[in-house]
Amino acid sequence: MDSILFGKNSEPGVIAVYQAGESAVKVVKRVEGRNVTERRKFFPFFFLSDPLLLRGFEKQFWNVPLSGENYYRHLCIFRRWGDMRAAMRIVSDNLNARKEPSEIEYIYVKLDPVHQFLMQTGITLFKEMEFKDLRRMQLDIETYSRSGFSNASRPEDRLILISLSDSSGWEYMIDGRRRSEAEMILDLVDIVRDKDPDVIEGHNIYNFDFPYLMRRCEINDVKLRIGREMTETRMSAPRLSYADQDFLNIDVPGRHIIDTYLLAQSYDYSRRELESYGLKSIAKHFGFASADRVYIDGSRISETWRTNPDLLVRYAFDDVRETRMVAEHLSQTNFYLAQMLPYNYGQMPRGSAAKIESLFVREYLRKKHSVPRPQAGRQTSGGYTDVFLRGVVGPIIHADVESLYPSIMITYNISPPSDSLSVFQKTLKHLTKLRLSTKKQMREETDPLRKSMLDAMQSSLKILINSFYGYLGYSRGIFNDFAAADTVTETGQKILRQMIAGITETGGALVEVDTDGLYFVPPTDSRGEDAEKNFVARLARTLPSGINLSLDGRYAKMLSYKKKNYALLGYDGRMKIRGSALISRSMERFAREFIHESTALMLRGDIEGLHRLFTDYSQKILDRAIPLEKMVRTEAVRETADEYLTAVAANRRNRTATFEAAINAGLSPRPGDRVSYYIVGNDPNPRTFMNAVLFDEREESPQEYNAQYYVRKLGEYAERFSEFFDPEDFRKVFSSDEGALFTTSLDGITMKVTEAGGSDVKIEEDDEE
DNA sequence: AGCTGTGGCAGGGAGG
DNA sequence: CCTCCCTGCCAC
Repeated sequence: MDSILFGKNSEPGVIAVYQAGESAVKVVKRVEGRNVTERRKFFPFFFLSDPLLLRGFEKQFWNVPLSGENYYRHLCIFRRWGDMRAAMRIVSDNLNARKEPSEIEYIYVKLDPVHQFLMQTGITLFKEMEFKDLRRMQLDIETYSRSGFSNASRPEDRLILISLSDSSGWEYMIDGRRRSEAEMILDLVDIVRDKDPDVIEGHNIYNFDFPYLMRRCEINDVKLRIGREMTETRMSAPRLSYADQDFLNIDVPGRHIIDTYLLAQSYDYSRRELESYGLKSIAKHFGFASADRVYIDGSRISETWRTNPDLLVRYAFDDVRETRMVAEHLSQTNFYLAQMLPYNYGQMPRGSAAKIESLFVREYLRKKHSVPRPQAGRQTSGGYTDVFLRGVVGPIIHADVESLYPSIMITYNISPPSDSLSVFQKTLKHLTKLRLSTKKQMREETDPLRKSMLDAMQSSLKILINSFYGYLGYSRGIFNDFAAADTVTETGQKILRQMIAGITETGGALVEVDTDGLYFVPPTDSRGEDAEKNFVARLARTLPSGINLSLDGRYAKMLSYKKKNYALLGYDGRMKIRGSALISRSMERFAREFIHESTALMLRGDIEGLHRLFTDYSQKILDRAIPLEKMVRTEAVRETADEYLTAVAANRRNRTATFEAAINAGLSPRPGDRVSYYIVGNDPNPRTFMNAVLFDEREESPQEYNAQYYVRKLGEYAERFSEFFDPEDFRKVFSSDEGALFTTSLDGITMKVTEAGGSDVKIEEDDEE
């Protein structure tokens, strides 16, 4: 089984071909910024599993005479794994059918082999290498502009600093005070060639640094030859789409480009703990920002360059240092994935289905077995979610099943029937075993460097293991199986219901359940840490073997609002808030803070405080005492402005405040862009799309926000809590004292707990801990 | 060009 | 008012 992960035949994305007759192939080339299609002679193929056999031939791949030795040696490297898969299917179908070479189809090659070979070489080098031995270089550019933000196409908006550092601690600044722009770029080329890094890291390097550099190269008529073997950097029009955003595809042959911005996004995808994906914010979050770090607002870079260039130099050094630390922290997982999977390290942040499918296909390739086609259809079931109690309750136990779906697939032997080599189950079991042993090793390891390596490896494996279920329901997966996906979720539902029954029977009170975990109030005779552990252990024993229930957390109080929306108060006084209705990045900051603070007060039963808080916020909004940036709503758009306008014109879509605010301000947002706007005027119920103004922190004298509208919004946010009180009590708590002669009396007001059905209930509580 | 899944909440516009 | 539908964000 090891061969599936680390075997000799695991070289990535490469099929070397034996030529077998002549055919023509379309080659798409980029000429003067446009795609030009050419026809070239090419050859149908068989495969050869080891690309190293082709070393030394790379310069001969093209225009090889069809004679002698070379007749059989041609390399066909695929730009996308999808092409490899298509090739693989054709090859194996033809092998099985014993077709004659002349009948075999051909596929397209999009890049020249030398370039691609260098791209691939890096992977080979990384085999059995440790992260700490990589030569990593960090790059960051600063640019000058007379007006606000710079534009790479304007000749006067030039490069002023290129800061560089590498993993050995070396740092260097190419300073635009002494060099022309062309000289700066040539310096950069020299340094990169001299340092010869395996990896180039930067923050937002795909969308900013590289496109900018490339444009300046064009303007100055120099080449960015920073690839190995003096090759040029390429920026191709086809975009790599990731996390709802489009990216230019940038190739530096022989080196890998790592963008810490993308790493941060994929890190945060499941965790949701980063405030923003800006380098400074991420560095602070991980504790990488040094005490004397220089901060300069993006809009003041040019000004600082004029008035205090040395400060900007310090700032630029700080940027590369932080990039280095962030990359080191977030990139190791991908590095070790690159050793297990047939993907290039630099392009590892991609979908997880593609990752495991590559394992399956590689094994089929190795066994020379043909691969199936995807099944058409849809998965029909998912996880079971329910709320039993609403309000503030406690104490709370959170029990959950460890890796529910992978456990179900292993325990009940669920796999797609189309997988005739049983690779699905074998790989899943193997990875699970490997992860457990890696975790064990990690726990026993004392050397911090090795420990962090083992941690990165086990989290790489976790990513793969968790993808197996999703893959079954993936419409484009070649081994997909919707019935199997349904079996997994339905079995999960059954297990969850079984646990619910177990808890109810023993006198516990369920609050909320979701897919693989339960929040409940333990019975009165099972309170306190040990008793609660025992309670969960007893419950766990009622489950099928292979399904492991564990105590995930204990909490003093829980505020249960709706499905997937709740807050927890730990015994250490820390609070966790979950759910889009209570915490969401699009929500105005004032609203997030209001909900956060009022949730804390409700968890502690502080009714007076709740009333003061509401009164305070109402007054501050009316007085415009809350800064404008806290009234701003921020949403990411998923289409371009043109697509939006077309859809609106065709009545396929309604107008939205987000797009209107951006378009009115002269912007044309692209997918993934976050747009911040606020509402103006004095109508408490305005048509938002007609009253939204783009928020720009650089604006000198922005319009005032619509206080009436935001007071109404405050009321709507408070309304979420109305079910936690009797109606008249709710009105007293969430009313402003303004204009009243006396402060409202809140004596005797308590919060109530309701059953999901509607009736009030009383939970027995105690004051342990 | 490449893309793992379902379930759930809220806000807002359109149209009855 | 209400319902329908779409979008965006989130839990698991």
